[in-house]
This record gives sequence, C-alpha cells and structure tokens, in this order.
Amino acid sequence: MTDSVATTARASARAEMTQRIKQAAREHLAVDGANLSLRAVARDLGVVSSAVYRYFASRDELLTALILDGYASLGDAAERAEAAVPRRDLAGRWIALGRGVRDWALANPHEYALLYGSPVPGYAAPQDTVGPASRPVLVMVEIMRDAVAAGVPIPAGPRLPRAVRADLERLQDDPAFSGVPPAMFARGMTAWAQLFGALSFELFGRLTNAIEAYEAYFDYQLRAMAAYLGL
Amino acid sequence: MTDSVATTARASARAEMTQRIKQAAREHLAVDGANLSLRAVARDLGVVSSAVYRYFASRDELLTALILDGYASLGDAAERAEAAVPRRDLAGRWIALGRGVRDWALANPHEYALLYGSPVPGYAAPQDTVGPASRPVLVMVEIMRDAVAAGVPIPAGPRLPRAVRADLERLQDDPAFSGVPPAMFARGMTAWAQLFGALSFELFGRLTNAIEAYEAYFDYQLRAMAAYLGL
DNA sequence: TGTACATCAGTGAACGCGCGTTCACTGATGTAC
DNA sequence: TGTACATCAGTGAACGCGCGTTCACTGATGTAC
Repeated sequence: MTDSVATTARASARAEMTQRIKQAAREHLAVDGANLSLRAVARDLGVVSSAVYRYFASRDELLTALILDGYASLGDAAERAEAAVPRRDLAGRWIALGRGVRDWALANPHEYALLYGSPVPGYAAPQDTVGPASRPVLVMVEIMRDAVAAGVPIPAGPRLPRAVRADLERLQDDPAFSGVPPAMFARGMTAWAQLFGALSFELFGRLTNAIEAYEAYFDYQLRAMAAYLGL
Repeated sequence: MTDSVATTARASARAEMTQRIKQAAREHLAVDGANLSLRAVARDLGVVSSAVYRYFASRDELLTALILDGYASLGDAAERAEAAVPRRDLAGRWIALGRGVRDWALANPHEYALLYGSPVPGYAAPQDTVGPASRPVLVMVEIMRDAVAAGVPIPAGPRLPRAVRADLERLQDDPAFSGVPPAMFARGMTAWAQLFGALSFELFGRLTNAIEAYEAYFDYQLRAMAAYLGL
C-alpha cells in the first residue's frame, strides 16, 4: 500500500509536470504559432531546456501531444454542447454542435489554428492523430444517422457524381460512418466544411470591415446549414 | 533617348532581380511556410544575404510583397476563369469562378496557405493588402449584382438577423459592394466561406481517407452553392 | 523496520547550427555639363 | 563626345541572438530483501 502510494507520488508529479509543460506550450502557440520553441517553454517553467526531454522525446512529440489534446478538448466540447439538446430536435442538435465548436474555437483560437489552419511546415502528423481528429465529426454523423432513422427526407439537390458516391459508399464500411446514405453524407461533409470555413474566416480576420455581428452571422449560417441538411 | 534606354537597363535589371527574389521566396514557402528565411533565399540566388536588403527593407516587407502578388495572381485567375463564360449563364459563371480559384490553389498550394491559412505569428498584414485581397471577392459580387439585375429571385431561407442586416447595409456604402441586397449578400458571403472551407479541407488534407474524387466532389459542392445562391 | 541498490528529475555545459540586420567597402553603371 | 561626379548593386565581416538535442553529473525518490 505504502508502495502504491509512493509510486503514485512520483507518477503524479510526473503527470503534473507533463501537464505544466503542455500548458506552457499552449500559451506559446499564441506567440510562435506552430513554430514552437522548446527552450522558451522550459524558460517559462523555470527549468533548464534539457529537462523537458524527460517528458517529451522531441519538439515534434510535444506538438503531437498538443494536437491530440486539442482534438480531445474540442471533441469534449462538441459532444457536451450537442448532448444538451433533446434527441428529437435534430436542427437544434446541429446548431448546438456548431455553436459548441465555435465557442471552443473562440476560447482556444491558437489551438484552433493548430488543428485547422495551414499544416505546419516540416511537421507530419503521426497516424495516431487520425482517430481523435474524427471525434467532432462523429457528433455530426450521429445527428445524420438519427435523421435518417427518423425518416427525415434528404432535400433534392445536384446529382451526386458517381465517383463521389463510390467514395462515400466505401466509407460506409467503417461502422463509425455507417447508417448514413451517400446523398446525406455528402451534404453533411459539405456542411462540415462550411462550418469550418465560416469559423476560419471569422478567426483569421477575413470578416473585418464587413461583419461586426459575428455571433448573429454565425448563427444565421448554422440555420442555413440545418436547412441544407433537411433537419 | 540613350539616357532613357540606359536608365531602363539598370531599372530593368532591378526589376528582374526583384522578381527573382520573390520567385525564390515563393519556392521557399513550400519548405518553411510563412516562416521564411531571407538568408535561404539569398543562398538560392547565389548572393550574399545583405544584398537582398537592396530590394526589400526587411523580411516582413518581402512577405508582404508575396502576399500582394498572391492576391493579384489569384485575382487574375479568378477573373479570367469567370470571364470565359457567357454573361447570361449565372450559375456557369459561379462554377467557373470556383473552379478557377481551385485550379489556382492547386497550382500554388503554398501561396494559398499563405493567403488563406492561419495568420503568420508576429506578422501583421499592412493596410495595403486589403484592396488586393478583395479582388477575388469582387468577381462574385459582380455575379450577384447581375443576378439581382436580371430579376433572379433570392431563395427563401432563415431570417437574416437584424444586426447582420445592418452590417450588410453599411457595406452597401462602398460602391464596390453596392447593388446587392443584404439577403443576397449574406448568401454570397456564406457561399464564399464555403468555397474556401471546401478548398482548405482538400488542400490541408482533411479529406484523405474519405474522398478520392476531389475534383468531382468539389464540383458537386459548387453546384450546391449555385443552387443556394439561386443561380 | 532498515539497508543497499536502482530509478528518475533536473542541471549545466557544450555542439553545431541558422537567423535578421547593419555597416564600411569596391567596382560598375548612369548623369550632367 | 569626353570627363567628373553621383548613384547603386553586391560583398564580406560582424553583432547578438535563439534554436534542438546530447551527455555526464548529482541528489532525491522509490524498490527489494
């Protein structure tokens, strides 16, 4: 028992320091962008730069940890926001999801840029970021699945090109994405791209001099997307 | 005469070297992203790093020049693509515009990232990038203006929030944006954000493992946007 | 419970590198008379 | 047309800085018996 408590002492000190490093690094994203400096992070923690290597084998590994945390944090926020709406209210769920994503992005603009901005030159995201990255999407897939199950009709629109249909049918093999017919899935992906397009425009300053009522404008767009999805 | 020819000799050498520097810098965007190195550019040109200062007062000024060139180049491409379609074919013009933007982005992915990716940390775009940045948008505004003039009805959709309507009405004071009622303008801006959202997803690798038929998928989205705009 | 040993966090110095920018200079090109 | 002067492009050295990563080390914490 003393053993396990003692072990936990060192282990938890380690866990805490790991968190402190990531937190300091997150704060540096604001200054350096993805061009993150290990030495600056160490300096902020009052620790010699080589000490960080006890926790992360390299700068890229630290970046990867930030990205993974980012997706997890956004995934949580998205799920929480969407879960607060009655299951039956499909449009409301979509709008809550969109707002949840936006709120998170406004609260964590530099992490948003890290996840959804231009790729970091010289950094290749390892394969294990793929799963976490899809968590927010899965919230939307769930809404579409429920819509289809409830018999909500898919609005008419341009014919889905054969090659795209094939891609989307292949996607159905993954249980996470199954249960949504290609015609609906195509609309969902479009709405998703639109959501992040709108958000990037807002956060990256492309609306300055045009729109001041950001939130109202974003909401308006979310409602348009809900209509587009037939919710 | 000899004078003017002679002056032109030095001046044109200068102009040419300025172009060579920008070209080398553009090629470096691929490697360094916006984190551009003056010394690396100089090295590529076989010139000592301080020589570059004869042409650009600082690294930021060079970056600004690249950004201005980028908008001009994209503006040209967008205008050229759209101009090739008969004026009467509004949907066709929109689709041509979208394809033109995409073709340019695929041909110049790193410039695209510089213009539409995450903002460069520590770099503030000077005021004179604002005009050039809006050139591509103006092509879309022109299409909307023609649609309104031709009496094309604006599709029904969610009510435009009062504050957003006020923003868009204020925008009408600028002659470049006038002649398009707020309800239409709002849809245009949404389509625009969607266009760049779709493009960023494609270029920044968010569609890998999902869509392979990029071009067909993009075209499909363009058609959906044309319908959304009522074209 | 007490002691000998192993693990681990953090240190400090060092390696080798690249960066933006300044400055006095040389030699070629252009200008004025 | 020819000459004296001014302009300008590019050089090379230097300043002062920051970076990622390695390595042998010390001292504290944990483990096994």
